[in-house]
Amino acid sequence: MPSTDQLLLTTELALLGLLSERPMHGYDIYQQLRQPIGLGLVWRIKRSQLYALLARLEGQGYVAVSVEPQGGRPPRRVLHINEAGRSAFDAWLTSPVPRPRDLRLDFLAKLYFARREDPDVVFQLVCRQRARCLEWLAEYTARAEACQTDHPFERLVWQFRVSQLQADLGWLDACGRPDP
Amino acid sequence: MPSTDQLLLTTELALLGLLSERPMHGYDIYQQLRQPIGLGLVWRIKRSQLYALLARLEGQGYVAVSVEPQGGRPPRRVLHINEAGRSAFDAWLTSPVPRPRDLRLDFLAKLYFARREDPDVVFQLVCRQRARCLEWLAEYTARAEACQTDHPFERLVWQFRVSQLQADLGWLDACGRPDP
DNA sequence: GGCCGCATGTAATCTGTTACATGATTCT
DNA sequence: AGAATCATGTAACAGATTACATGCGGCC
Repeated sequence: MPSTDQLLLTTELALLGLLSERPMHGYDIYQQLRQPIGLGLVWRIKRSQLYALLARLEGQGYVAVSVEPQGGRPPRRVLHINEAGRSAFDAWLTSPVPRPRDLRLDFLAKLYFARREDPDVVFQLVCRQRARCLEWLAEYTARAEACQTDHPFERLVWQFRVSQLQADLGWLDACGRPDP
Repeated sequence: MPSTDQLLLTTELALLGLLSERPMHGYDIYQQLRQPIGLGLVWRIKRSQLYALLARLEGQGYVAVSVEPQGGRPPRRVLHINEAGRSAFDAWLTSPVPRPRDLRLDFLAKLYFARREDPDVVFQLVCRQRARCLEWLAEYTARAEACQTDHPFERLVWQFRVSQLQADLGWLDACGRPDP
């Protein structure tokens, strides 16, 4: 179990997601994320930060390590997700993102993993996120309308956020449908 | 003139924008940004960072300082924008943001200042940004279409970006029109 | 001989947040 | 009496980027 109650970052949870598919060592993960497909299309990470985050996950007890000597080069430190890691990841996976701005990275990352798991998981994730987006949309629409003509800039700002959310909602619908 | 050639951050340029309207001291700026209207609706900043950024602007020679003793409390350090500051701000103001993600903060900030200056400045800014968005849209649309049915996730990602840009473009059109 | 790939990291720096510090005045 | 406002900052920390460090093996 984790040695501290500190919250995990999205970046760390995404790493747990990769490790939940199969054990990997740091360079392995780096190689996978460097390609502009899959998760690497959404989320980039530098080598140095990657190793730092993996060390943290290890220190907080979300992953176990097995060392594979290589001969000549540094030994591979293969990371295996454990129970604590898997349950932290599961809780994160189907929870909607808390702010509209997080759709761009966090939600796309969740979607990536959800699609690897099960159509049901995708459905639940999209459903919940959709509901959240509708709440935001209602609030922002009200705020845009509340801006009389004497607050034109504020109105534009709220309209911007409204139109973003409308686009998000339309796209979420496409997400929920099975692949053509 | 600036003592170094270091680039200014958006945050610093926005501060220069506020100072281009009238000289202000730090706390004054803080009060203005705390309210959820105008620039404060788009961009928030903590007091400590505000003072740090202002010190940097001063150190790099974009603003001059006049001290107003207050009696009892610390003297007000009133900041006046100078030629270098004004020209840095002007260059920033009408240049489009370099990435779609920057529309949310940077572009809205530019729009705020452009509207205070002149309808012409707004027109130029919106025009240029629109052109840039159309370029992105073309590229992203091509990428979405290039994803065959064997890359469904990648396709969803590009479709997400496309729908965001379509929303941005629709909103930009509303921006360019004169206030009702 | 020189560069790329593998495999690990550390150190320095930058932007930004949180918390701390001071001290008079005004409001509740 | 205690809290909020005015007005300035410093110090510590967190997340991320950039640069540095090591060392073997294979390719051109």
